[in-house]
Amino acid sequence: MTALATRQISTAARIQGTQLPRLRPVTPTASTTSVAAELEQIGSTVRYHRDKTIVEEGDRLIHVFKVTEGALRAIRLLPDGRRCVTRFLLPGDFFGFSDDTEAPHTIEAVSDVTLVRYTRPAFEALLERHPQACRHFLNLMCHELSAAQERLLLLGRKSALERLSSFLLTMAPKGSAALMLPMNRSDVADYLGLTVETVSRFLTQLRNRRVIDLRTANEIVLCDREALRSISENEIAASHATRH
Amino acid sequence: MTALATRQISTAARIQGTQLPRLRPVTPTASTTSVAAELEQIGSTVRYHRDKTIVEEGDRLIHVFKVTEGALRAIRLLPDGRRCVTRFLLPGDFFGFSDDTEAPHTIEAVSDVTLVRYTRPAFEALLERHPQACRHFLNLMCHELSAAQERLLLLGRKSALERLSSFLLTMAPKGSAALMLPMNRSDVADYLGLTVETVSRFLTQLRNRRVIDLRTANEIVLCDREALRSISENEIAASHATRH
DNA sequence: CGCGTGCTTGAACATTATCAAACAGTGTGG
DNA sequence: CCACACTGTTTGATAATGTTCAAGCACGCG
Repeated sequence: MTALATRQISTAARIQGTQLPRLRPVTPTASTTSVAAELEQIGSTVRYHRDKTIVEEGDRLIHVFKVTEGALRAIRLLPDGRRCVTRFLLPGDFFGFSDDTEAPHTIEAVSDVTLVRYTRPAFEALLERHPQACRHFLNLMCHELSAAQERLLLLGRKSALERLSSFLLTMAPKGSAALMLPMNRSDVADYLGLTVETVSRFLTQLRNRRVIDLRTANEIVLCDREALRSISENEIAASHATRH
Repeated sequence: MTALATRQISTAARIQGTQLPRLRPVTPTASTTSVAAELEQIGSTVRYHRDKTIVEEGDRLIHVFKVTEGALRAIRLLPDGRRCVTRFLLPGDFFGFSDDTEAPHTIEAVSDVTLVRYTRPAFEALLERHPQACRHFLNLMCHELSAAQERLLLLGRKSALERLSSFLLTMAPKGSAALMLPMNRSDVADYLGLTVETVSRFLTQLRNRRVIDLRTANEIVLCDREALRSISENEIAASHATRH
């Protein structure tokens, strides 16, 4: 099992937008590069503008995409219009891959984006031909599932302030303190199961507590990362609870 | 893409607890049965009693399991003790498979359970040897991810009543009106991001509205499935909203 | 029969949503 | 270059939803 990438490594790889899929080193390196080369060959680069809908919920899934530049949102709607941002897609992320033939959510461009597009038959054929590629995507899916489950905890049991703190931490590339959010408050709210007003209120609260700084609405500086982490799991209350 | 199982089919397969993985018909049937036979060979049957912890969060993942009988819960905790039931595991479901080497959540037996246990090296080797098996689990993970994302919508945007209605519908095997919940109110509450009191209150509300009947606390009859479905998405309000 | 556990019910309270208004930043046209 | 409008964000007052705390109930078991 040591061959499997750890969560940290995978996340880092995604954020840096690596071109090569991280395959298990068990198989010879030559074959992994051949997969990458083949992926490149069957894919075509496409560009979309901000707010463009790339896939509509219920659409027949024709393509698999990989994000190269920009950010997208996967959204689901209830009949009365309530909206949920299932996930944000950043460089390195794939979408359009599913066991179903119909798109489970709408995909929209948050900013101008460039994607690599693969036709599903070609993509499927690649998986068929290269077991390591299949294994790689299996790992990707595991990682994705893990992220979704983390968010179940967030949505099910965290307060607004905790959700926001967690969100800022996961969005901030490790190391750098500054953070440019590509999405607006409405997207953040629907991602965290809150309203825009609540998001705004608690952001200003964090600012007043000197934990973050808002240079512009979307440019956030994490002044005290450790405080954020502590707030994101309500550690003050937890320490009281464990004292007896 | 027609070769991929639809969501409906996969769910049905899981509920019936099929032994054979559903593989893409693209590969010869002979080889699929050989995979199933091999899975059987490397697995050993184990039994646990109600409330037994099978995997602890943070443990090194040594085994992959498949549920044969009974129900389990996957739970995650916050430092102050708040609990979230990430998912319930029913016959046919797998767990213990991850891209990480450490368990992302604790797994506990909701009822007495029987599992098939595979060592991870053996399981990995099988994936290595049989590309179709890998492809099959990739589909499984897709399906799982899809279910998790459905729950993100539920936790992020649905009211208590809607959550409960959705829950009852997904727990009820299609066709049969009666439903025996293996888990208690506390598990349901942590699964739906509510408190036991709220779960109880809205169950009685549904009973008073003659939508369900509570024979015992855990034996629920869905009297009006259509009403439940409508309540689960707040269709009354939605129809008003679309009128203008 | 009495105890224990889990479920239900009630009343007060907390958190977040809703509604409404002010504000800031950006682009447009005079 | 400034006034204006437009959109997205912030702030405030009020209301709704679900939680918390507390008590009563029901079922199973010694």
